Amino acid sequence: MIDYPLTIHSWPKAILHVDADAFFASCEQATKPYLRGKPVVTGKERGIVAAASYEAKALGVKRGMTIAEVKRKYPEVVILPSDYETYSIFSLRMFEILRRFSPDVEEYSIDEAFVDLTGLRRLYRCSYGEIGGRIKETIEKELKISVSIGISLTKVLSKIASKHQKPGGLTVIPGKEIHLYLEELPIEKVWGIGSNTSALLNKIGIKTALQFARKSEDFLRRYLSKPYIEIWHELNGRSIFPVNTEPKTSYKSISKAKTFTPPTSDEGFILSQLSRNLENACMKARRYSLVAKRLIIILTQHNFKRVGVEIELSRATAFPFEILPFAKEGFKRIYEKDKFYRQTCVVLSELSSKNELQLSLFDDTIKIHKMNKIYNAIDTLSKKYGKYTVYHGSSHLVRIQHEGERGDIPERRINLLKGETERKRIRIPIWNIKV
DNA sequence: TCTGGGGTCCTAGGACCC
DNA sequence: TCTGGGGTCCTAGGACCC
Repeated sequence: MIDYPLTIHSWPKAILHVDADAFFASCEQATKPYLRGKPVVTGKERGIVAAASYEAKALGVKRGMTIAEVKRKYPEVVILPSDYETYSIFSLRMFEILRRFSPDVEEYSIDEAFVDLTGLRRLYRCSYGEIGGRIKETIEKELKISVSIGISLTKVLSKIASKHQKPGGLTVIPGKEIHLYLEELPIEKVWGIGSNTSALLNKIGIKTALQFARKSEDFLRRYLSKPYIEIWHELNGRSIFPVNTEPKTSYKSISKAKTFTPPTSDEGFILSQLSRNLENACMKARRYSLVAKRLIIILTQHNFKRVGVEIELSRATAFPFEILPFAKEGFKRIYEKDKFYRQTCVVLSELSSKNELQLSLFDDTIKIHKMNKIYNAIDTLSKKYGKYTVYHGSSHLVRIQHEGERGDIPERRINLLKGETERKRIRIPIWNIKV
């Protein structure tokens, strides 16, 4: 049997999880008071509901529903485009409030955070639950959004606690009561256990989180790998996952994808979409002072079959100008004329910090310095005047098409493609182009 | 829930070396 | 030439998250 090394924190911890309720919609209601109490939905720009306020949920609106359907069934719903800039500000302010209570805050996602409260009872002269209550009040008062809070011994348990009552809940799960919360909880609701693992566990008779937690470690190791053993410990109140305080400063990979409807076979258009993805990915890389040594291009066909190509770049870079020839070469290898495509995706990987970048003897240093200057200027202009003030000629078709688009897709075209759609998942063949 | 966009971690198996 | 043991690195694929 394999022995996985695990770090179990020896003292009992108090971990708090905050989860903002219907975050995007709540931010809209907070900034636009006339929307309070009304059904609100965001995601207009994509045509799919990204977030629905509780008033909208009460009507029957669900995440992922098409905007057209919402309009038809619930004409009273207010539909807004997602405004990530504003949501990010709310997010930062929420994290700032949390840091007033504890220095150990993990910014888990735009609307979620973990806070390590261990040891703070003495400082605040109250229970962990009461600290949670104060945090909740502060956020709701200052930001005018509601949050749900869970507190327990581990991250996995605190997630279960915050989900237990939504919206506006505050749930504390002490060690002695863990079983009460796991008893009725389907195993697939546990953080880190997805549909595949749930299906496997169901086959061996494990349906609830409690059944899982009560199994012996040896038994579980016969079926599952390390991450699940860690979850098992966490469900039993033994903290394995630390609250990670480090702010996100770097990436392992950066990807940009774009889906277009209806699918098209227009080579020029697809290539310019790709070019735009590349520009966006590079812009993000430059923002983090990163350079990529590897480029992956993936095209998704109308039937969701994906075809990809992986390319080693001759030099680590974040300049589209340098990468574009490789991208075009890769594209040529995977693009088939008679096929329809619905998405292009660009991934930059093997990222390293630009500052550590060594120029090789053969690199044209003057040219590189020039490019540096040009892209610095582009980044400045984008910041000042908007994202696509300056862009590569190769992305130009996107712009034209974009302006030509007027929302509705011709119905005939959709029907034409519907019949051909198959839901098979196919492996992505990857070839290497070594340069 | 039928597929939007952006990430991370883990594992098995092959290649290669001593 | 075959066989054995052990280590490291890399890659593709799987699974999961918001």
